[in-house]
Amino acid sequence: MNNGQKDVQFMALTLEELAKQAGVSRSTVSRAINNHPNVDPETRARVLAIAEKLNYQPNLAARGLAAGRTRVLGLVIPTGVAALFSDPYFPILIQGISSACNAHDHSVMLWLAEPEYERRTIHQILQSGLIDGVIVSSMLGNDPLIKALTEHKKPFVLVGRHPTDSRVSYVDVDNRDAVREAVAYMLRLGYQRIATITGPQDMTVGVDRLDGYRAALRGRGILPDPMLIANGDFTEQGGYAAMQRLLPLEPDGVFVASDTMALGAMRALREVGKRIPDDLGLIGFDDLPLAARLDPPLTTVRQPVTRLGATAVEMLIDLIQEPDPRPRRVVLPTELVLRGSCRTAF
Amino acid sequence: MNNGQKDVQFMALTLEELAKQAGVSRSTVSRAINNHPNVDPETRARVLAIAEKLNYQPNLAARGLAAGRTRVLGLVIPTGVAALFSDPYFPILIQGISSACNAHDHSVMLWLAEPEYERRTIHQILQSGLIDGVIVSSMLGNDPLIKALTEHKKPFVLVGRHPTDSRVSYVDVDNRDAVREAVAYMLRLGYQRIATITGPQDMTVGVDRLDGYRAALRGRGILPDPMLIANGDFTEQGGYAAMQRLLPLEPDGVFVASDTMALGAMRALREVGKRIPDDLGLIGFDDLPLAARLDPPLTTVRQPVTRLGATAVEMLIDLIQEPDPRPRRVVLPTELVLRGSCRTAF
DNA sequence: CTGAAAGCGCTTACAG
DNA sequence: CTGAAAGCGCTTACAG
Repeated sequence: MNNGQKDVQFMALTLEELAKQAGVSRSTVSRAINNHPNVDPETRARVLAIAEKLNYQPNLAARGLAAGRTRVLGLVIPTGVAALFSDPYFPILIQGISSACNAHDHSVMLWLAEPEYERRTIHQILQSGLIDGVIVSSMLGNDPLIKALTEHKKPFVLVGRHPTDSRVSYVDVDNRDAVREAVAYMLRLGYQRIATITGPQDMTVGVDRLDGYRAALRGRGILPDPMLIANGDFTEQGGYAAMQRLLPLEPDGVFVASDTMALGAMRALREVGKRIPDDLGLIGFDDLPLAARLDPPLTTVRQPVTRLGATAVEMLIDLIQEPDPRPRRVVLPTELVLRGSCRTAF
Repeated sequence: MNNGQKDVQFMALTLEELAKQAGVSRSTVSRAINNHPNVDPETRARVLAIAEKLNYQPNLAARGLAAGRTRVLGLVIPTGVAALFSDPYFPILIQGISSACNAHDHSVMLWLAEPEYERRTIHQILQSGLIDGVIVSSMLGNDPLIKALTEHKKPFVLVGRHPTDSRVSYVDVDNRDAVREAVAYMLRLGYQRIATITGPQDMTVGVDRLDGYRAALRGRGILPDPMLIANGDFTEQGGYAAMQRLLPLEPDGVFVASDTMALGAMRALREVGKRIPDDLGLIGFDDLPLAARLDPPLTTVRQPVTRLGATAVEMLIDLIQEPDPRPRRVVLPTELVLRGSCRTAF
């Protein structure tokens, strides 16, 4: 029996208790709190005031059980993505998602999933009764998770479009077009022999950016040379290694599919004494905070990572609320940020 | 009425159903699944077999409500930590925690918390009924969260020791001693004028590493020169700026309190044409994957980040199970990794 | 607009 | 060792 004032303040306050204090039934309190229309405005105001005063927090487990809704969103990131630990893209995305969740009074549950999700893991995610929907980042090709999600009828949205299934909702940027423009810009500048360091080709985003590169060349009547396409994996090392492979082929410019890989490419160039942009022009993708601080500052395609995350959250919450959800697709704009890694005069 | 085989497979299977299939009561199934001692081994085996076959997943919301235990752990990282977006330390830690949670059949809920948690947020974390305990990373001085956690009697463990309260459980490395050894090593090598770039001094880890630096100097009878102490914030930019401030003072060596800051310091040195280790010796802290790839490879203090995360999870699960938990403190070993950023002959 | 009651899927004394 | 029953804290038809 510890009823000291101090403790009472932090006691788990139930709806029951709150109802008693407000002199109404549990039902009414529940409706007031959940913004149900059929509540007398005065009653609602009184209930909310008391709830505020007593610092009432609904028990989400109970809510989840009763209503089938917890206001918790799952976030799945496959650890198979090598860049998870080295590319600031992920922390920024996670931060965008987390912050949007807070703003919408939701929480986020994190799944750093093994590349081949075991059956058990998927079911855990979906049947735990703990999450209302899920955001999936960094799709690897044909992910079994997507199939399971669909079969379970769990609302979900992808960050990055799905390669084949047009019924899945996603938020993305137009990677292909953004890259096409970036490479077209290099061509206009006068670069003649432009190579590329790609993202992983088992990721949609990797394929799309490579497509954009090819499209730009073709747009100028240039046949893309397979030799000038070096595969990377979105890591700094990957960019470094790819640049080393490219060096003997003497490109005069390189489009690198991520800033983090561009960092590696610059390291490789520095080692052999090549100067940017004099000996070789470089364009990256992302516009991470570090891009502006590189030497020279990196010309790059800016994508709104935080907004991608926030948009995913908002779409997902919509999907959860919408009784008959149809797939939604949102494409956010990119911007080519001109800095010092491309030579403007030839 | 959709009872096609396919769908049934993914139907949310309840205890009730499972009990029926196994020909026992709900109680028995529950006990079997939760490893309760008083169950006939044969019965248990049968129940588990059926559960496995039907791919039964307990509804965690229901479990949380009934038992007060959800097997969900909260992970709180203050976004006030500037380095969150640039230091791979965090992704690695998160990965360690997530992976250990999976191994122990737990989930992790992520809170990227604003530096001054609003009262409401704290209560949300604690009264949601959704998490059994919390892991707090990167303590900033005297965090109100800790007080709330204690008052709510929620089990929690810190990654990084608490500066003052000896009753809180934590897992940490001995930062002070690790740094003392690193700097002592530089002194033994013959370095005469060793500066340091510190972590934020409102974080315990920042203070501890600076203490270690001072202790090493004093151990050699050298009075630490305040001018040679440049404050950093665990970001690359911070390290860069701090190095620039240090340059005019002409140190011959610098202990940098994180690899990420060392990266920035190296950038500053490169810009002014200083060579490592010939003009200046450098030691970092963390041994991030990139440390070995720097030019020159960075001599640094290795800390087991993944293990820190895993240990935190295990400690927390213990604390949750233990009825009368006493504070636990675990200190993991570090290792000075000798590479090329210190000159060995003078 | 409001309340009494059933129910969400579990766990856990309690009785046997 | 097992089962019937109460209960965790909510929501939501249903009746008024």
